[in-house]
Amino acid sequence: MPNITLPDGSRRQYRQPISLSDIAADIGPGLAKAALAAKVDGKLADLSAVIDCDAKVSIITDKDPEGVDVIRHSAAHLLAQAVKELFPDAQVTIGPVIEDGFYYDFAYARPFTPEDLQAIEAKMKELAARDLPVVRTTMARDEAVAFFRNMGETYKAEIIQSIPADETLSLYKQGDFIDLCRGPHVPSTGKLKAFKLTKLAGAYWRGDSNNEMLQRIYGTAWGNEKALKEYLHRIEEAEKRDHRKLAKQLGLFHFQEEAPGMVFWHDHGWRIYQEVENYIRALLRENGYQEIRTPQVMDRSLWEKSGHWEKFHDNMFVTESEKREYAVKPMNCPGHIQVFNQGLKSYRDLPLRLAEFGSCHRNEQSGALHGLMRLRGFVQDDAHIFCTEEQIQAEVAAFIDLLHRAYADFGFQDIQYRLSTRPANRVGADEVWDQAEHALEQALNAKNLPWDLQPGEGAFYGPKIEFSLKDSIGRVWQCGTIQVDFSMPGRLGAYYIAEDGAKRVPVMLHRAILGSLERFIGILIEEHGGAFPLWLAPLQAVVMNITDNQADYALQCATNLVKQGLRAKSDLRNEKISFKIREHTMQRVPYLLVVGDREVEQNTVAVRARNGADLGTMPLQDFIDRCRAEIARRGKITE
RNA sequence: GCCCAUAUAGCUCAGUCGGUAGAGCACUUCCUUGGUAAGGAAGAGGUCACCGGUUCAAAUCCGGUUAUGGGCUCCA
Repeated sequence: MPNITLPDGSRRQYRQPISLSDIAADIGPGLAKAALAAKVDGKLADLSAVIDCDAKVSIITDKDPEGVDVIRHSAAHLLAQAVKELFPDAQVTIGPVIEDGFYYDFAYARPFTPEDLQAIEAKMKELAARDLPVVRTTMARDEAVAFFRNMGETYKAEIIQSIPADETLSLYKQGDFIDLCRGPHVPSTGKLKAFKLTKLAGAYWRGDSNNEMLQRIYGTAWGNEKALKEYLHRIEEAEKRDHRKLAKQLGLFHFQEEAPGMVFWHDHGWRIYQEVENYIRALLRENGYQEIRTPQVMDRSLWEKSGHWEKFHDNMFVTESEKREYAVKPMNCPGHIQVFNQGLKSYRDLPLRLAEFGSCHRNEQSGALHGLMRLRGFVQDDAHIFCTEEQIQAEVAAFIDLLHRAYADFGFQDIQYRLSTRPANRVGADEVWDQAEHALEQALNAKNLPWDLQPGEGAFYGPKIEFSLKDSIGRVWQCGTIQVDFSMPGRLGAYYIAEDGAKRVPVMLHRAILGSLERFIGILIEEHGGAFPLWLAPLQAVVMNITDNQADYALQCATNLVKQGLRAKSDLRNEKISFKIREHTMQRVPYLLVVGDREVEQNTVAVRARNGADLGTMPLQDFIDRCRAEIARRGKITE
């Protein structure tokens, strides 16, 4: 006699076991129609599930995030069903829900074409319109293995084989299509109303590059047509903020075939770069760092000692001269240890913080290159902190504070925190790893930060915290990092004299606030859509005359602005003022100063912001003061 | 590196069935001196990414290479 508690606290009693769909119908016909699945004591279940004991039940619709996920999961099944109908020889593998959508991986003799994609989507729509019931059944594991093997679904059989033998598996059937799945699913395909296949891609079977490549089809699905349209529009708008597109429009930098993965910075891009670099330089100087500079190319022996040669030499640019082999530095740590090793260090010198805007080159796989986000030549705002074990905690904490301050000044709020722990292929004893991982975990918890664990994703010499930001379409990129390293200082002969007179090996913390300056700037461009806050804007103000009469005055104003430290220029072209305003507005110049006869007479400028706001007429000096105050505020401009 | 797609004027893009290329913007010159998002006219501009093949003839068809885009793998 189940006693059901609903989310509003109300209770309903039933004389006999009852299905969740009947409970929904009992609450109301509208809910019954909208119901997709249900939550029973916090666990998701199909509507067909029967409740025979007391439980807390909430009916899930497309208004709930879980409901949309159920839709996406069922859409993945619908995709697989459509593919099997159109291409019976294709084999199904896995099809999970991802952010905003789903994908499904297939094995098939030939690649799917964009035309296939259209046909598959059309077939999905047809199957959805038929409103096929989605029916759950169960099977013992071995029975399921045989079942799928008989159908010729060898990949599915392999997946099931790796599930423990005593487990009972659930299968979902819609029409002739049947798939292994934990569920839950929508009760029938008619519930799937708003979906679209978005792209084709290759993906390795089980995520292993030694395996064959499968064909992945990505799609997006939503509760209703409106939500789908909004999503597609959002993506379209976000793509306009792509840093590669904006770089072309704003003349920031370019790439060319002769230097894949390396940047040709133009004047305006380089001004942003320098502003970012100088910001970090000042921040580090204020916080007890020494800035150094180490060689670009160093002997192979150093990279062998550090362990990089063995692990990464395929990805290093190597060169030979007079029978000696060198590597262009892929990172800065070995160089920094050489600086540490000069002169005898005392425990009194620790923590010693050595920073470098380190220009690194890594021969990344051609397919990994991605605008400014993944390059072969890039610069890290790198630093290594040599310290004692006792100092780790405080240094990590201070670093996180520093990073937060910097990210806030650049206008970032949404930071993702990850703790990456020991990988299979590593150096150093397990006790040392325990200690290092523990130190980082404690630092995150002490700051109350929400973090995800990434087991096995640490560097070969130590665990790390990663600080990641999202680009305009939601891809996550690692920017800042701090890594605890108990190994490399010893390998490269670093030591200090401890209080008791003994030689001891220091701990080394590898850390970067921005990560790669290029990547950070890429994200910065997308975050601001090219409309940089005043302190970062490559050109802060343009003075423009209305007619030739005011040319001298306009030029004078621009010269004055530059003299007082602003990035400004004049636009004296024989064009209408509306034309000049349009051009500089599209270039996202923060302030446009218009001067006509009136302004000349009053010795003022008419100020217009790039969002179109009229800020009035004022003496030039007032405008300069206003800019200085705004630059001092930094952060994100709200316009 | 792997799978798929793409590469035409400075930029954004057309180019049908194979017959040696076209628009808009930008650029140059001239006219216009106009008060807050495009004033007008004329002109110039391309070895159709690169290499090879098929063909009387290739931007177009085929093969290869390079780069770029979307994924996968990798990321010290």
